[in-house]
Amino acid sequence: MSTVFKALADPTRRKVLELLREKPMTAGELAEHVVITKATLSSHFAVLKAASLVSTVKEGTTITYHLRLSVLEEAMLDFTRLFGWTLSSSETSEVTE
Amino acid sequence: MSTVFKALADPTRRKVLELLREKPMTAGELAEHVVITKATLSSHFAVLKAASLVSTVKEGTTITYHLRLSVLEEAMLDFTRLFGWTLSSSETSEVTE
DNA sequence: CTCCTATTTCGATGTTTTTCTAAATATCAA
DNA sequence: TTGATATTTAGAAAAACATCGAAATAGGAG
Repeated sequence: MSTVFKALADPTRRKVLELLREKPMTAGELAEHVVITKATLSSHFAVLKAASLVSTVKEGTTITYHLRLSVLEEAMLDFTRLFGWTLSSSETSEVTE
Repeated sequence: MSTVFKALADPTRRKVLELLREKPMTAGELAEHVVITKATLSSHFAVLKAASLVSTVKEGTTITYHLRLSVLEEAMLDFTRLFGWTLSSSETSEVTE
């Protein structure tokens, strides 16, 4: 849980997660949306990966990042429960993966 | 939002918030529940205060910490909304403050 | 094989965080 | 005022983080 919150503590990383919410994207595509070097972004990816918030798929020369929505949701669920809150997904339909 | 998540990234700080959820407590009382020095705990308080997650009330020689539930809830609300989730409070009754 | 593109790793540097002990501050009681 | 208690601040050292430019790795094209 600490690793998830630590990952969420950085604006760039939150932005990456938001972008990935729309669709999986390559490191290069993601880089076009932020104002830091690719090297720096790459280390942010490592933090997100350490928190299991994203997964990667290598396709030839590119690496595509996928959001692990369930991991994020689980962490939020666990935490919000501690405070007597209820978290519900509006769009629960893709169990296809 | 970053300050809130940063505050939540530490287990000791999350524990403090959970304890305060039950009732306001003094620094000394909180210290009885964790295994670090009071000085260290005090700096954790500073982080929580910087995130506006707690407020303090001085009563003579003691300082009582109060959870600012609304601030925490607001941050969670803002964040979870980004992912299409809905957060609802089961116990919403204290608007007294 | 050589070159180009995509991405990560390396090495350096500066900042922030965590934690401790010791000292300072403030309040209350005698 | 002196002493005891509650809490924070100061100062220091170690670890973690953020960031960059440059170099390394790996695939595909020619």
